[in-house]
Amino acid sequence: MSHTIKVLLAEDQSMVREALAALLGLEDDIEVVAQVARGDEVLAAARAHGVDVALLDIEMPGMTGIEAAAQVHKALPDVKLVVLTTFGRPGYLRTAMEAGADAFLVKDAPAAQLAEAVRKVLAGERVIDPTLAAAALAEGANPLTDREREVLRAAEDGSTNAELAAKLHLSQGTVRNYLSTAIQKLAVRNRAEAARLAREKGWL
Amino acid sequence: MSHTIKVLLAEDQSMVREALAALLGLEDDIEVVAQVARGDEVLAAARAHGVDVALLDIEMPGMTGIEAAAQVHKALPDVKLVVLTTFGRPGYLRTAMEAGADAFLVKDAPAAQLAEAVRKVLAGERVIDPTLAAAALAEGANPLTDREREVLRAAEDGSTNAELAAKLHLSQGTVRNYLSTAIQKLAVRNRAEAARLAREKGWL
DNA sequence: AGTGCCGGATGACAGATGTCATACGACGAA
DNA sequence: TTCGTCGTATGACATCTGTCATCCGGCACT
Repeated sequence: MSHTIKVLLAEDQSMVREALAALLGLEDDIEVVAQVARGDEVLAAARAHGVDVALLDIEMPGMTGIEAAAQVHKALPDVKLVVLTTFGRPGYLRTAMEAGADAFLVKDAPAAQLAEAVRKVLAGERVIDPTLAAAALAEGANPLTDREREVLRAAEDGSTNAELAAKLHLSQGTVRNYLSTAIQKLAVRNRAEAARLAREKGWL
Repeated sequence: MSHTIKVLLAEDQSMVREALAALLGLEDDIEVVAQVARGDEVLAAARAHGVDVALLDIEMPGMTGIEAAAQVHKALPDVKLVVLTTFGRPGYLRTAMEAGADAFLVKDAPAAQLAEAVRKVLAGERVIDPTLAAAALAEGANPLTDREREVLRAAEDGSTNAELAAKLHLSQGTVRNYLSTAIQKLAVRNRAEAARLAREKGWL
């Protein structure tokens, strides 16, 4: 090994973040040179520390790990990207790969896979759970249009049609139409089920 | 120190669990002697390994960390209990304390607090984030009756009144009444908002 | 014995939600 | 150029949801 691998760790829960750092710290060839708790701090930190690999949680304040991955991929194309998440939503996998991620790990995989993934992506390999990859392919693409997604996302918290219309600068009827088509496309019976299902599939 | 502190770690996401184990492993006086990924395995493991402290995540399959804490507290009253969770829901804090927990930590607290909490509970202290404690007291008790809670919980996924009625062996009208009173008690405008709010406060 | 709350139920009503047909302009593919 | 799709909108209609008044039996507290 010519030099240690410099890793950036992005995860909002400090206990988990520092625990992962401790875990990676046990590896001789890996060094965690930077830690951030927000998605919108990833790019600057990656640049400042000249990291080799960025390890990104998806759920973060400021910006999701996937958005951060896209930023880094564009600005620093040599930095390898590992996306780490709680949920194996196939939809997440798809968008993460489109954002330029080199690896996609779920947090309930064994911890040993983490260091292994770091080494593999640096060697130019891609690391994806085969089960998840199959699920992502089987599931097919997001059937919702941009607007349908937007409206459904806004409706998740229980807002009424009137509120949604105001928030999105649409007429109430249009809001109802979008929700109605979304409900039909997802083959469910109301907006709450539609939101649940779409969220679960990573389509929101 | 007469002997090392024997710790049981219960957390379903293996990567996080093993990372926390690595973190605690860095402490000279602490030894992680058992790890489980399910709430319903906690008691047996605690008994088998004669642990001093059990570190329990709340969200786990099989049984929540709080339910597991209650079990252990009853069966092995000398075992100290640390409840660890993603969300600082004051409602969780309340029920955790009622279940006999000695410490309540949120995962976005600094990692150093974890080892510190383990030592403190063993010394007979209780460890609670003061901000959370204040919030729990300010918030007051759960205003919902048992049935209202049950119906609201069942309604979360978008089930219709008819489905809820069938599932809970009630009439449709009764379901509507419970949801209606819950909505009023929580001062919101529909079941979705009610579910969101109650969930957030740890009242479900 | 009376008061009040909880679980359970009914019926009536207003308002919100979901469906459907229909329309128009913009745009991209054939 | 024509066809299909998307975004946007309206109106009519059926159904679902939320509110309210009212009722009953059980139970706890005074």
